[in-house]
Amino acid sequence: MSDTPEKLLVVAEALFSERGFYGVSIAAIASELGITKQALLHHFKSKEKLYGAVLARISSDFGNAQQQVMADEPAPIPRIKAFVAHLADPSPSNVMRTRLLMRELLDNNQRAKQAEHWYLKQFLDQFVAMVQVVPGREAISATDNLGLIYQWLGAINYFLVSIPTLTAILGEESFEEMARGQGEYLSRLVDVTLAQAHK
Amino acid sequence: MSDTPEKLLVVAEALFSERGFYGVSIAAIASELGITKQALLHHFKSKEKLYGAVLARISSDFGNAQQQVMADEPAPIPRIKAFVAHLADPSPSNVMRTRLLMRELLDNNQRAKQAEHWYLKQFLDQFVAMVQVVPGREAISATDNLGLIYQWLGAINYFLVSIPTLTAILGEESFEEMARGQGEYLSRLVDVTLAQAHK
DNA sequence: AGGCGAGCTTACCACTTGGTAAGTGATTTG
DNA sequence: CAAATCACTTACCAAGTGGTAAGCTCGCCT
Repeated sequence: MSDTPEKLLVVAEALFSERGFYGVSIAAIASELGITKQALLHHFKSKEKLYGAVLARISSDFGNAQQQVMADEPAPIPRIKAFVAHLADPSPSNVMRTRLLMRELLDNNQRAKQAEHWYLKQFLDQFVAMVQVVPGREAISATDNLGLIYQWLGAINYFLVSIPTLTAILGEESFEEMARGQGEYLSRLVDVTLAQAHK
Repeated sequence: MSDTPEKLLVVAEALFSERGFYGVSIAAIASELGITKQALLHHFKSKEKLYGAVLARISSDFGNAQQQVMADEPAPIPRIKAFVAHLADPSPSNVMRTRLLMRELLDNNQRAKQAEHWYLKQFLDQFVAMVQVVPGREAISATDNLGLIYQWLGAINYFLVSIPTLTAILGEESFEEMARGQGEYLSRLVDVTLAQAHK
């Protein structure tokens, strides 16, 4: 047995995240590990398959994190806040994934992508379920709750993806200041939007 | 004189928005207009130059819209709300541009991009200025105000970019319902975040 | 009339792309 | 011990990439 496929997934994730699907060649991914392009094609039959495997891995990790939070935090609102904090974690690895998923969102726009088995459908469904059990929100439609979630996801993901740009604009110190503020903002955003919607 | 360059910009904007810089060949752009790749290269000396021209056009349009709103709406808060509404316009052309700018944000992450003459720096600066004249906000740091703006931009841009995906998930009618709600949410988000921050 | 530049075209180029075919050496399996 | 399987390699390929060079045709200006 070999751990090459796993290594390939790690490298591919980083490169796809950085330059996008079309911006990276399979040769570039393989050479990062010092192997040939054909070795890569041995493990993943095509570039698309490799990309799919990367997405599947992310999707599965997401599912695990979601279950974790469900188990650790029984109360609806703290649970949501914990999950939001997890999603908003500005660690390099999370930023990288967010970037990749944002690219996926952009690319997957009119392609034939049957919504049923789309990688992140499950994630969204479960997120909606988490919101729907908040006291006072049971009666609110799934669509409405999804709208709320989209506001959070927008604020979170857009910020994470903008980190390099913001650092360039603001400089290191000012950016750190803004990042600290962003965490508070986010927490308040959740409170406020949940509160205002069921009053 | 010919209007080919203008047409090229229009077509290039649409294609870059759809598939990204690396996802579109200059030949594909040219053939959309029924001309050869070399005709394109006659007007724009390289693919990068063409892409730059597309960004410059968008940036200039943004500047105009911003000035328009400054002139039309003298009161700080209505002005901001008008501008936010403009940015959040879900018309196909605005969605397309948002998509392109989101890609630009993703691609331009660690490239040498001196923040000074970055295409959207001016846009952000002016936006911050619009917020800073709100009564009770004069004393708040530019960095903090930028954080606020980023929340709005996140909610707006992420939603616009997700429209095709959401339509696929929800179906046409449910999506329309969510889109209506999203406009209200956004307006309230501006109110609430402005209010909570200066209390 | 002649020159000139704008707005193209065809021809070509070196290079990269994703992918196939066929093999090689080591390890596992019947 | 032979056969198969795994994890690769070298060799190759057709198609496409961005870009250069050179030429052609037209309207415009002197």
